[in-house]
Order: sequence, then C-alpha cells, then structure tokens
Amino acid sequence: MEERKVRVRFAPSPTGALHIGGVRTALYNYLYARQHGGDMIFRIEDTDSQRFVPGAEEYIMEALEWLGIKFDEGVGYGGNYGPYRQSERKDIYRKYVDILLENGKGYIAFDTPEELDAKRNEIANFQYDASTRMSMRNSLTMSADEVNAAIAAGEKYVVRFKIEPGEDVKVNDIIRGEVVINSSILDDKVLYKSADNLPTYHLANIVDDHLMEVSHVIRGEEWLPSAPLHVLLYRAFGWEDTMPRFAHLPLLLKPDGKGKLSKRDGDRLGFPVFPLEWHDPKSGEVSSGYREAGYLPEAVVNFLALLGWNPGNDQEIMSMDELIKLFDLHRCSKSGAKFDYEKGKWFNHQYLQLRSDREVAEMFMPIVEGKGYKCDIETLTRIVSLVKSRINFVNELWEQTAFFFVAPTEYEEKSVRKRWDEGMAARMEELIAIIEELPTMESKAAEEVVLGWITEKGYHMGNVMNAYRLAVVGYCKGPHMFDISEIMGREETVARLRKAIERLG
RNA sequence: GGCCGAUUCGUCUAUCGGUUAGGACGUAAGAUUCUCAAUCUUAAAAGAGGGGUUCGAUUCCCCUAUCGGCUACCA
Repeated sequence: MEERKVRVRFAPSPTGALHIGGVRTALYNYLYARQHGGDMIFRIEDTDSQRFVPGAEEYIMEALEWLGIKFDEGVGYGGNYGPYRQSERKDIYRKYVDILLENGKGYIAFDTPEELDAKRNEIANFQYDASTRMSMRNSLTMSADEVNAAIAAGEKYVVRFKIEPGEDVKVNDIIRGEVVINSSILDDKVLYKSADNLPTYHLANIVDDHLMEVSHVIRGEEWLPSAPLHVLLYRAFGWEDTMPRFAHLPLLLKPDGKGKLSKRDGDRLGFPVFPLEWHDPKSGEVSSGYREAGYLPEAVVNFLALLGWNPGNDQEIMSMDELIKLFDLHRCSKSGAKFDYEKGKWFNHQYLQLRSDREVAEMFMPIVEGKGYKCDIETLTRIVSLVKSRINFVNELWEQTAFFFVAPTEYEEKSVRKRWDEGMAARMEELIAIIEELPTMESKAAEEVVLGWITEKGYHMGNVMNAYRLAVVGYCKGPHMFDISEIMGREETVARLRKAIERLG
C-alpha cells in the first residue's frame, strides 16, 4: 500500500451541543493524527439548513479546546483545502453532481415527499431502487425535453445515486475487518436537492474527504450501514484508489441498558452527557457539562479514551501524550460500551490527586470567595492538603472544609449524645488549659501533649477526642484533629471549645 | 419487517486453541484510626444457549436467543 500522509477529520453537524460520544470520536481522530504526525481537520457539516442551531459550532470548538483536542486546519483554523464549512461549498458539490449526471451514475427525480409517502403506504418496505425507479417520475422515465421543461418550470427535484443491484460491496474496516453488503438492499440515495442547492451528507462527505485528501475516516458505528454506499460513490467518481480507510467505532450506550447514549440521558440519570454546559437557544433548556460539574479535562480525556479502547495491559491512568503513543485502532473493541459514570468519578479523583495542593487551592479559591469568605492562598493550600485525598471534585471541598471558615452554631445531636457525657465540660476545661500552655500548635507536638494528658488521666480516648472534634467542627467527621487545630490556631480553637462548653454544659 | 454489527464478573475490559479466565470501577470484610473519609489487604463476582471442528475450545465455524445500529429530500 502506498505511503500516504495521515489526514483525519472531525466533522460534526452544528445541530446542538456535542455529546460525549462525539467527543470520543474527536479524541480518537486526534490521537491517531498525532501519533502518525498527520493532520487533524475540523469540518462543519451543515448541509441540513433545517437543523442548524446557532452557537453549536462555537460550542464544539470551545469544548474540544477545553479538552486539549487541537486541530491543524479547518473552520476557525484555516488551511489550503477550504472552505471547511459545507454550506460554503455549494459550487463544488454542484460540479460533482453534474459529473454523476453526465456519467450516468446519477439521475434527476421529481417525486415529491407526498408522492413518496404515498408509495410507502401503498407498498410495504418500499424502496427507491432498481426495482421501482422505472415507475417513478425521474429522468430515467421521462424524456430529456420533459425533464428540462420541468426544471424550467421551477419544479423541485433531487439527484439520486443510481445503484446497480446484485453486487456484493466490500468495506474493509480497520476495527471490524471485512463487512459485505449486497447493493440490492441499498436504495437510490438522494445526493442533492434543488430546493436549497445543497448536497446530502453522503455526497458532501465523499467529495470533501476526497478533496481534502482525508486518509482515514474514524467515525461512529451508526455509519457502518452506509459505508458500502460511500464505497460505491468513490467508485462512481473513479476515486477508489485514494479512498480513505474506514474505522467504525463502537457506540456509547446508556448506563441502564437500552440504546445509545442520548442527550436526554444525562439529566434523567443525573450526570452530564456534554463536555460543557449547554444552553439550548430554542428551548431555553440548560444541560449540564463536565467542566461545570467539576471535572478536570485530562480526567475526561482519559476516561473517554478507555471506553472502547485499551492499551493491552493494566495501565489505566494515561496522559494525552501517553495516549498518543499507545493508541491503536486495532485495539478498539467492537461492541458498544455502557457509560459508567462511577468510573468517571474515580478518574477525576485520580487526576485531582496528581494536581498540587496549591493548584487545587487556586481552583477552590473562587468558591470560598463566592461564599463570602476571605482566605489567603497559603492557608487555603494547607486546608486543601488535609482533605484533597477524600474528594472527587473541587466543588466537594466546601462541604469538607466549611468549618474552617464558619464556627459551628449547633452540634450534631447524635454525636453529642454519644460523646458529650457528664463531666465532659470539665475535661474540656482541662483541655483548654493544656492548649493554652502548648509551646506550639504544630500538629505532631500538640498531639503528643494532648494524648499524653488523656492517657495519664485515664480518660476515654475516643470520647475526649470526639468531644474536642465536636466542639471545634460541630460533627464527628473530618481530617486529623490536630492538623485542624494547627491551621485554625490556638485562639480560635480555644474560643470554639469555650463556646461548646457554654452551650452543651 | 429487512440488512449489518455485537455478545467474558453488575460495569469497562485482558486473553490472539492449552491460564487457578487477569486487571480496574463499584460492592463486602479486615487493617489503620479520635471520627468520617482516603489508603492498604482480602473476598464475592464472568465466557448467552445449542451444535460442530479439534487431543483440547472463552478463543474457529454454524444455528438460536438477546442487545445495538441502520433502513429520510437528518447527520
């Protein structure tokens, strides 16, 4: 096989937010391009003017940028194969439609949607193909004059692909191997419509991939059934020798079983299906996004990469650079993967631990300020260091650390009953005296003295320590008590103890 | 309905004819501990069913079942 420069494309339709399956497709294309020193093209397939949603294109670009998936050329990036927006390539498509018309691979059809619907109702499993096209209103059944007259009269028409029946069309898929479909089951696909002078997906796709010298088409499995049609189109144009290699990715499925993951599942199941929050301009609906949910982009990338692919060993945590090195289309699985949100959380946890305390504190700072509290970054970093290991998301930090900023106004009842027994107030008074005499609040040193006192007096370790925690925190959860008091400081710690004694008696 | 694809623990997956079927998430137990987490250790947990091929099938073939995709002048 000839050496060809790897050129791949990600070609979404701007019909709304990019969903997570689309993100994975973009990611795999990107990994493949980078690994082979190839180009990654961003093309917009907006041939359906009806479904165009303003803002979708910008959304897709922003989402992929956030995830670190970069393009080399395309809409917004420039390049020598433009324009990259299909709606701006009308003249190009018209030219290729004419070629098909001239060489007899395509024909003009005047059947209206109503007429087609009538046929479908009349004949079960009606298909516009070799068996039926001679009974329809098209350039095969009408004379050239009639056709020209109809066009001149302004009748709307479409151009259909004339598929010869009875031929086994082979698609060689990198992931699935050879898939054979007989051309008889294919219908004469509409390639072009005069109503808006736009091609349909199939024609635009083939023309663009050819003209843009795309070497590999990596796309979702939903395209597998139309792959033979695409092969036939390459053949019809005489481009078979430079036809891209195909790789059809398994679909991302709903976590609870039925069907492929869809836009509605996110809100139904309580997790995002979009990379970024999406505001639907038509319905006004807001859908949650991974970024807003507190995900780190590298966690999303890693998680998504492993949904349908693995490196062949037990390694799970991989940076983008590692993924680029290790990715292999031949190691993609063939079956759909159910989306496992729990595992996604775990990935975010892992990546959060990889970030420094300082970085996490910087991400946390706006939340603290948003709650109306001030804290210097050094102190916040120390606070984060205590709880970072227990969180999956930055936005969980507040509930873990709020007691640093707000003194308890009430005390968890259950713990009070269990730990604040009679005489505890007196013991806490002793504790205050000890804390006030401590040479330092430093965790280890303070711990030694306080635990020494408890042991010496023969007090119940669990009760005293938990009462202490209850007084300072308000409930019996959280990091090492002496780490807390070190950061909180002597004055505040003692003040909280006094207040608890006063309130709990 | 037709066509295509898929099928290993609950989930993501490893295995490219011979393994005690491995790992991870989640779950459970234990360790640790002032608490709750985190962490560590351990455990339970799988080849859809039926036929072949073979000395030997999770692995190859066929059938069935199930799941999924496609079947538009949407992509």
